[in-house]
Amino acid sequence: MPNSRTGVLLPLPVSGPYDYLPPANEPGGLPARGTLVRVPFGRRYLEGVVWGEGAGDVDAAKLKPIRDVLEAPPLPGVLCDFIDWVAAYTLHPPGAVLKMALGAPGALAPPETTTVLRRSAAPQLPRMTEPRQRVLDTLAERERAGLGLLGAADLARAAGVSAGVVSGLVGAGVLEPVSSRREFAVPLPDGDSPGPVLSDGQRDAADALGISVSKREFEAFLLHGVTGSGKTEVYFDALGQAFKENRQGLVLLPEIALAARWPERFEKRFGVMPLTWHSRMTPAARRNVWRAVASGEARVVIGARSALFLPFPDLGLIVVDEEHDASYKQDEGVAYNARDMAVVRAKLGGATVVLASATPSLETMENATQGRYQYLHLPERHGAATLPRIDLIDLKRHGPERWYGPGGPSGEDDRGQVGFVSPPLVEETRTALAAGEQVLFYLNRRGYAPLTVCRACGDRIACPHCTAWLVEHRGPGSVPDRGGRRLLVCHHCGFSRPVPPTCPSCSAEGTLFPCGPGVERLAEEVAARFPEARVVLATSDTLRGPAEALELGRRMTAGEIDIVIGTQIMAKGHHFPLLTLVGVIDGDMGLSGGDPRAAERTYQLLHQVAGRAGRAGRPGRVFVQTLDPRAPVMQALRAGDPDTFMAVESRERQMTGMPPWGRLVALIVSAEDEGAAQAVARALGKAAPEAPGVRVLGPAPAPLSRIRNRSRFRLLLKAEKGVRVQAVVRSWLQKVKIPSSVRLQVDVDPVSFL
DNA sequence: AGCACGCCGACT
DNA sequence: GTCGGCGTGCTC
Ligand SMILES: [Zn+2]
Ligand SMILES: [Zn+2]
Repeated sequence: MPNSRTGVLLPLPVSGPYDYLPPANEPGGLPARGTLVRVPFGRRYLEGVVWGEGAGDVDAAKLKPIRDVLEAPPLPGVLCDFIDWVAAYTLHPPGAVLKMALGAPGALAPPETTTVLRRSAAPQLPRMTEPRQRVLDTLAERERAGLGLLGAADLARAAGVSAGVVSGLVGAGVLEPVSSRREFAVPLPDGDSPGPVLSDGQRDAADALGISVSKREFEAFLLHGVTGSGKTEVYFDALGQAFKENRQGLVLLPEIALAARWPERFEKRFGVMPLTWHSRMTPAARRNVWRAVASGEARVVIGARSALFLPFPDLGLIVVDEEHDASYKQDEGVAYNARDMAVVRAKLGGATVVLASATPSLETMENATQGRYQYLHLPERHGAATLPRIDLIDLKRHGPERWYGPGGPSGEDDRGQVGFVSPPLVEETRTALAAGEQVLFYLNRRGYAPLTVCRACGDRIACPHCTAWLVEHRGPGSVPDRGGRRLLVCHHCGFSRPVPPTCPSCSAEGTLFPCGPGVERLAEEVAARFPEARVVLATSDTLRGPAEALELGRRMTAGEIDIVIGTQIMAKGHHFPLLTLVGVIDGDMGLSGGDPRAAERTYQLLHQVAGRAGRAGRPGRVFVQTLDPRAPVMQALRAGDPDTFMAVESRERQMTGMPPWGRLVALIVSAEDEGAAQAVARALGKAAPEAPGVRVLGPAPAPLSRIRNRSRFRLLLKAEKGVRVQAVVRSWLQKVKIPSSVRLQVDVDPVSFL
C-alpha cells in the first residue's frame, strides 16, 4: 500500500512533523513540501506546513485528514531545508524554528480589509440638506479625480461634515458600506540607478561581488572596510546587481542600527525606501512584508536577524553588516547566530553572502584566513574621514575632580559631587567647544546610577526577582530635589519601584545614595562643568524610534547641540560633520567577567565609537578613560593596531581551546525552585560525555544566578574543532530526565556567558 | 504551546 | 464529602 500520509510540521516545540491524511476535498493527492495547511490538532486547529512524506510510525487509527490548504504562497523549498538545518545545528525542535519563519503572528492572517462607503443604487433622498449634499459632492469629486473610496470617518472629514451626517446617509440607504482590500504597494528599487563614483578599491570589491552574484552559486566574502572606506556603497552596488539579475536581496543589520538613518541612504541610492523587518512591527506590516517576500515582489529587505527566516523564493545576495556585532546572536528560544546562519542560508540557496565590518570578528577573520570566505579589503579613500587618533587617559593619575552645582559650594562642609570626567578630558572638551565643535561622551550605561547604597548600613538595593542591582532612572526633565520621579529599575526583568525614603534594610532616613555613573548622572555633571553648552542625552530611552533619531541628526547637523551623551545607540551609523571629539567615560566597562571575547568586543565597540569623531579634512580626537592603560586592548586602540591585537587574541584562544579554535555548547538549567534546577544540573554533570576531545565544565551557578525568579545553573561543553558536538550533546541529554518544572536551554556556540 | 487528566489540601 | 491547585503527558 502506498504511503498516503503526509508529514506536517507545526509551529510548536514538538520533536518533528506529525502525520496526516491528505485533505478530503483535494483530489490531487499529497500537497507539496512547503504548502501551508490547517490541520486538526487535539481539540483545536493549527496552521502548519507540509514537510514531506509521513514517517508512518504512528497508528493509522490516529490519523486525521488535513482540513484545508491555505490561500497563501507556499514556503520555498530552500526555506524548509534551512529550517531543518538550523534545527539540527542548534538542537532545537524544527517546529520552534518554523515558528520564527511564520513570523507569528500575522503572516498567515487574511488580507487586511477596511469598510468603505460608496454611493448606492438607491434613488433620491427624501430630504436633501446642505451638509448631505456636500458629502455626495465630495464623493463625486473623488471619483472624477480617480481617488479611492473612504471610510465613514475619513469621508466626513473630507466633506467637512460631522460623522452624524454620514451615518445618516448610510441609514437612509444612499451610502452603502462595502469591504475593500487594503492594497500594499511594494517598493521597487531601481537597479539601474547609477550610484556614486566608486574609488578603485571600492570598484574592485564591488566587481568581485557583482560577478559572484551573476554566477548564481554560493560564495562567501568578508568585506573588511576600515572607517571611511565606503563599504556600504560597495554592497549597494552588489545589491543593484542582484536586482538586475531579478534575484532578491537581504541586508541584515544590528537591530539598533535600523532605528538610525540607514534606510535613508538606501533611498538615496535606489529611489525608494526599503522594506524593513524587525521585532517591533505591527501584525499588518508583518503580513504585508512577509507576503511581498514570498511572492517575489519584494526585491530587497533590510532587517534584523529574524529577517533571515523570511520566505525568499530566490535570494541571490545576503549582506550581514557589522558582522562582529554580538546582537546577531539570539540567546532566548532558538539560540542561533544570524551571522553564521546567513552563510548556511546562502549555501542552501546558491547565493552570495557578504559579511561586512570595519572590525571583523576573530571567527570571521579565521574563516577568511582558511579560505572559506574570500577576503575583500577596502582601504580608506583619499579625502574621506579616517579613524581619528585615540589617546588614553589614566584614571589612576588623572582622577576626576568633584564638582558643584550652579551655586557653587553651599557651605564649608559641602564637598560637592563625585565626577566621572577627568581633568584632561574636561580641558579637551573646553577647547573643542570654544572652536564651535561638537563633543560626544560615550557611556554605555542607561539611567542615573547603576547602584544605590545605604551609607548607614552598606546595604545595596537589589531586584527582588533577580540577582542584580536596581538601576536608578530619573528620566528627562525631572528634578529630583523638587519631588521629581526617582525610580529604581531592574534591567533584566523590568521590575521598578520608587527610591524609598528610608533604607529598606536598616530603616535609616535619607541614607541612600547613588553609586557609579549612568548617562543621566553624567549629564548633570556635564551641565555643571560646561554651563553654556547645550547638552542632550541619546539612549534607547530618549531615541525610541526612527523619528527621534532623525530629529537628533537634524539638530546635530544644524549645530543646535554642543554635547551628546550617548550609549551604544550612538556607536552605530550616525555620522555628524561637526562632531570632532569623543570621550569614552569608562573604557574598561565590559572587560571584567569571564567572557573570552570581552577584550575583542571592547576593541570593536570603542573602535566604532571612535569613528563618530572627525570629518573629511579635520580628523577628530578620541580620549578613552581607563584604569588600566597598559591592557593590550587599550594599547591596541591607542596604536591603531588591530592586527597585532587580534593576532594575540587569536593565539590566546588557540591555547585555551576557545572558538574559533574549539567548539562550545552551553547548557543553562533554570527553575523557580533552586533545588530542582540544581538537581538537574548535577545529574547532567554526572552524565557528562566522556568522548575524546570533549570536556564538560560545571555545573556552576550562572553569573546571573537568578532572573525573573528562576534560579540558573550553567554547564559548558568544550570540544576540539572536529567533534560533532550536536551528536555528543543529543546523546548526553537523552540520559537525563528533566521534570517539566525545569527548563533546559541548549546554546550551541554561545556568545553570552551570563 | 494548549489542553486534559489526575491526585492531594481547604472549603460550601 | 467536593472544588481546585498545578505536575505530567499527549497531541498525528
Ligand atoms: Zn541601611
Ligand atoms: Zn529583576
